[in-house]
Amino acid sequence: MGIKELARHLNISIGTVSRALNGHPEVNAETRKRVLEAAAALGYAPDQAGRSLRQGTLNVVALLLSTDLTSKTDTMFFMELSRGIQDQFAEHGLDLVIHLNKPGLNMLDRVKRIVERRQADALILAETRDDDPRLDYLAGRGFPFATMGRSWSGGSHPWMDLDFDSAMRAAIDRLAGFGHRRVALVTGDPGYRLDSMLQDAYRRELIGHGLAVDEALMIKADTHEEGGYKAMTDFLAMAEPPTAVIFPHYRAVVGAYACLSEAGLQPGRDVAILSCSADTAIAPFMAPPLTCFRIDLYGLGRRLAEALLASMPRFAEGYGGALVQEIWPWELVGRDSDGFHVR
Amino acid sequence: MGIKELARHLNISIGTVSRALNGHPEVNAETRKRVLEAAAALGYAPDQAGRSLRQGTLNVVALLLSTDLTSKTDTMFFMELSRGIQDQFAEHGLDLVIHLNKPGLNMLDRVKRIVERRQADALILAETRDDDPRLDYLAGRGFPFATMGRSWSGGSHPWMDLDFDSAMRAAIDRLAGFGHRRVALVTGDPGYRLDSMLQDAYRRELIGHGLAVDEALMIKADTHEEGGYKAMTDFLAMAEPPTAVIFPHYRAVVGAYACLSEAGLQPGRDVAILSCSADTAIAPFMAPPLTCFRIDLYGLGRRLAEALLASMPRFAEGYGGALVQEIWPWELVGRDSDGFHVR
DNA sequence: GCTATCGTCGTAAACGTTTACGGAATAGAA
DNA sequence: TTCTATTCCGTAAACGTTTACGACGATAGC
Repeated sequence: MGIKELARHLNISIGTVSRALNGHPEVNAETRKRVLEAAAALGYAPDQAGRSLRQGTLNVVALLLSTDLTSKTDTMFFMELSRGIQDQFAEHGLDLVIHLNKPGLNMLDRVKRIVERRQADALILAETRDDDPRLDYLAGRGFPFATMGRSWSGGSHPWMDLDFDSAMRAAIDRLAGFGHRRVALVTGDPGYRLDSMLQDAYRRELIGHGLAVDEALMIKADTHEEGGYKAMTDFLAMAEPPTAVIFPHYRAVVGAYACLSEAGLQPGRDVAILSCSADTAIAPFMAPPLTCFRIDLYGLGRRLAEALLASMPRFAEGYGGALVQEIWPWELVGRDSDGFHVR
Repeated sequence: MGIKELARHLNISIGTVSRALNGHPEVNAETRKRVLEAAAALGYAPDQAGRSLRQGTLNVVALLLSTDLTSKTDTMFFMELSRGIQDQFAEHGLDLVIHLNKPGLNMLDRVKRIVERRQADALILAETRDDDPRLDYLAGRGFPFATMGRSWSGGSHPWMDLDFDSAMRAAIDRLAGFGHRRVALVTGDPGYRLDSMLQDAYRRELIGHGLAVDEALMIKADTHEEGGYKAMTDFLAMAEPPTAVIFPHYRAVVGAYACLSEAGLQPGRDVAILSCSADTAIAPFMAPPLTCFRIDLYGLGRRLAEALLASMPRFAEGYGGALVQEIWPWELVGRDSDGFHVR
């Protein structure tokens, strides 16, 4: 069932068959029809290995996720994102493959392996740290890649990011409007650009709204349920607890809700809870429904793929070839978890 | 940096270099050392395309997930599973790639494409329906594959599944012990083997415990939050609502909790809620904490990979070569969502 | 000293595809 | 008719790797 057999079956040379299948112009319309029909009838499809060996391309883009990420953050986020990415690539015959990286393994080694063994034509990284050596490595080798979330330097590679600045502004705007003056923030490891940006924006917006910045109200915690639970416990133990808490990572909110529930307190009545994370399927079903931010993750994924395509020589012309770096806005979805007035 | 360049750099033939790298015995120890050192120094890694073209193998196993699945069920489940699968395969130099299938596309076509283009050496399917043509296709072509969840016929391919029978027994045992006599069940589409099995086990166990089977208490719903919400709403509207509800799909529980909360009712006090799903990170943080079942998903993933490896000619000898089909037991994790006595 | 064996390595053929190149047939122009 | 341009197609090389085969020298057995 190789191209040779198909050619022999048609009494045509393999060169012509290949040209017919790949849509080259220098082939008779009648011949092309015959070839296509025979290929469909015999279930022929070109072998990936042979093709990629010849033309040095694999038609595969790899998405790197660490299991650390998937165990501590919202997996749905990446599923939706991946769906968008994949659909966009599919339009160009590219497949998306997801590599799950175990936490112990060096992420740089994994990237090196993919590049050196030519396991993918391009790469998408989902989390970048401030001192991430993978970016330098990839840029140095001229390997096409894009990232979800910008890195510290901004960099000269394509990326998509979310507008945490305006989200934080909207969040604090809203909370201040309700009369809150002690607004807390629970972030993850500020080694990640994301959490660092959040902290900066938080400080800036507090000041902008004439509120005091109390460093004790900024807690760093794990971004899952347990972390949120602990953070909330710490807040409640304070002499003067915050009246509102912002959780950028929604899974931490679940822990915070549990903590409050155990203390006989109710989110949205005793403490305002607001999440700067993507609106999840769970959010409207929490008790009370969680105020958070909405974003079109599927569309974001597609756009991220477009940005990467634009940086790949093969596809650049179809996409203008310019460097694409975009910051996507959020849409605040007000619900009941923070909808009350202080005093 | 191909093998040719590496060979030229060492003044050795490429044949010897290849043998040295692949651990063939007929190469001098000293030469092998030189080759390995040079390869590491020059950052050489064999090209995947060339290798797989020659030996007809890709060292890639594909896992097929539908986005339908990921949007309606627990994504964490598959992340954990995938992690185990990947780790097991990694020990043999195999990579796991995850294919996200859009709901519109025919899953069979996707499978055909992967097989015909030789995009993977083996396949793992995560959801099989009763009339699933993919199984016949793969079996007919002799393509190695395994499934998570058994299909109707059982089949002669390797699979892992969960012991829903014993889970249902434990669940109804527990609820009956608390005095419940009207126990409801909310499943997904019984076209899936899983949901069908659940319904069967449910009927059987009710009868086994001397409880009446009321078909009105068996509701089919979407397996996400919205579905659970609707199902619970229907129950509450009944003349004689159930005193306990079993939700095999945990995301539906979130919806049910919300429904109860809005009705001023509390799970674990007014209605017993029990989930036959895997224990999730959220479960202990719900209010009240959810009773469900625990399972070692990572280990299950590893074992599923082992089962597949055992069916692949290349690896069969290392795994005994026998057909592996296993049903894994659950461990009941009793929490507060159902911990009350009726009357 | 001749042959057989062994350890080591080089040579070259394959794997399935794409594509540069050239050739044959046809059509159009003179 | 002859020359040229065009259309279509066949031939063969190339991609990077693995491996069957043979060759070479050294060692051992006789």
